Amino acid sequence: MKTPKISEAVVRRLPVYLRFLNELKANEVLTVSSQDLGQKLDLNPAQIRKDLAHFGEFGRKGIGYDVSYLIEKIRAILKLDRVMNVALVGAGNLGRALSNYNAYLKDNMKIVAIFDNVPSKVGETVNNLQVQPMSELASTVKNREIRIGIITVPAAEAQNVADSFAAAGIEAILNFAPVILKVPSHIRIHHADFTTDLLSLAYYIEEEEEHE
Amino acid sequence: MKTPKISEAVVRRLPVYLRFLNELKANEVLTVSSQDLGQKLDLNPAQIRKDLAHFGEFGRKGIGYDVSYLIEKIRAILKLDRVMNVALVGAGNLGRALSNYNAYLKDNMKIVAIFDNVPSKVGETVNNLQVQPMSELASTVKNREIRIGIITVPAAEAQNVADSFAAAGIEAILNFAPVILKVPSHIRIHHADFTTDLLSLAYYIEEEEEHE
DNA sequence: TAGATTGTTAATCGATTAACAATC
DNA sequence: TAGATTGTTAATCGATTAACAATC
Repeated sequence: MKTPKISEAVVRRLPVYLRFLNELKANEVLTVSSQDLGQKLDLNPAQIRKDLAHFGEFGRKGIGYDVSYLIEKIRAILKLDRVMNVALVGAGNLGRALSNYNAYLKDNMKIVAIFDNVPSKVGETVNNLQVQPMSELASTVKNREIRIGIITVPAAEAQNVADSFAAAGIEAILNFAPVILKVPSHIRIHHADFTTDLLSLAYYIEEEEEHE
Repeated sequence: MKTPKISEAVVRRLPVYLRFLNELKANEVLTVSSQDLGQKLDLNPAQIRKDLAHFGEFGRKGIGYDVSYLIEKIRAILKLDRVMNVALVGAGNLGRALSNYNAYLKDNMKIVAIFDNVPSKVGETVNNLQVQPMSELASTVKNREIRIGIITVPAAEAQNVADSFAAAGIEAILNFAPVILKVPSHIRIHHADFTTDLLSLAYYIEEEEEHE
């Protein structure tokens, strides 16, 4: 309906705005300008105004943005104003780290099931959830109305998990395994690949002898 | 010397190429075309050729790229052909997950020290390393010639850690805490913020009633 | 009113893609 | 030679930034 065609870059900045706005609210700041936001987030103020203007007129000329109001708006845009159940596959270190991250809770993203196909891990308790075998994935996804899946298994198994998610009717996937996964085009997939971030970091380190 | 000015987007794709090339090599594939690469990695072949051409002529017309040769070249570009010591601060779940990730080892990125300022964690062993108190950061960074720092502490403490890294002479930082950190301009910082990825995911999920 | 700041249009900048001569 | 594929130039596309009228 009101989806003109928003670029991915814009959508990815919204959570960043949201996070900082929440911080402002916690500090009882009532109003914020694109200037302020830009300074704190290292972004151009015009860009911030433009990003927000894609979705409506949220600010007031001469004044700025009402913090609480803007939070509400961004949450609605990102569909964080409703509960969104999440399944996680891979109860290793990273999986545990994520499930303990209760930060999502206040944004209504909730990990409600954890799966692993390593027998020794099945039945273990992670963050109050019993690790389930992969054989229960499809039924659990359906019963618990899970719409988002997180993959934290080793690279070699990631495609299989993605396939299982797809078969179970998952609508969006966040993949932490260092592989590019193929999924049906109706499924949204984001690659959260920090090995890429880390490996690209060294490029920017100065040589001993050289100056750039 | 041979630094014309490469865009960040290009540098971030290099580790992706590298990873897949390593996979090809493991499967004893000798040669690969930009066509093949593009298909596997969901990228435009012209883009891949252009990315690589920034750094030299690595391919052969009519044939493609020699897998082993290209691996060597990319590793050299990313400075992964030498050992790069890494310090990690924050021995929580995520910190542990990262230090167990031995994937870096073959790329010569090595976590050689782990720090935390929570007393109960100091002295614990994580992946064969004893967790050290923050008070030892500066001296350890110097003695062990650590050049890269990873931050896996809660958001509220991340800026402090970044400041300590800066004071200790760290040259690049990978930050997992969900905050934008301010560091001196000579320090390279990457934000590996998966909460952003996760929160932006819901945006793309279809409404029940709507079609896009 | 004077100062501040939005929403938006226009200008700029940069990145991606297409196309093709060169050549293996 | 014919087919394949690079390296690179030119064309396109899209995103960022500047500028400013509108207005609180």
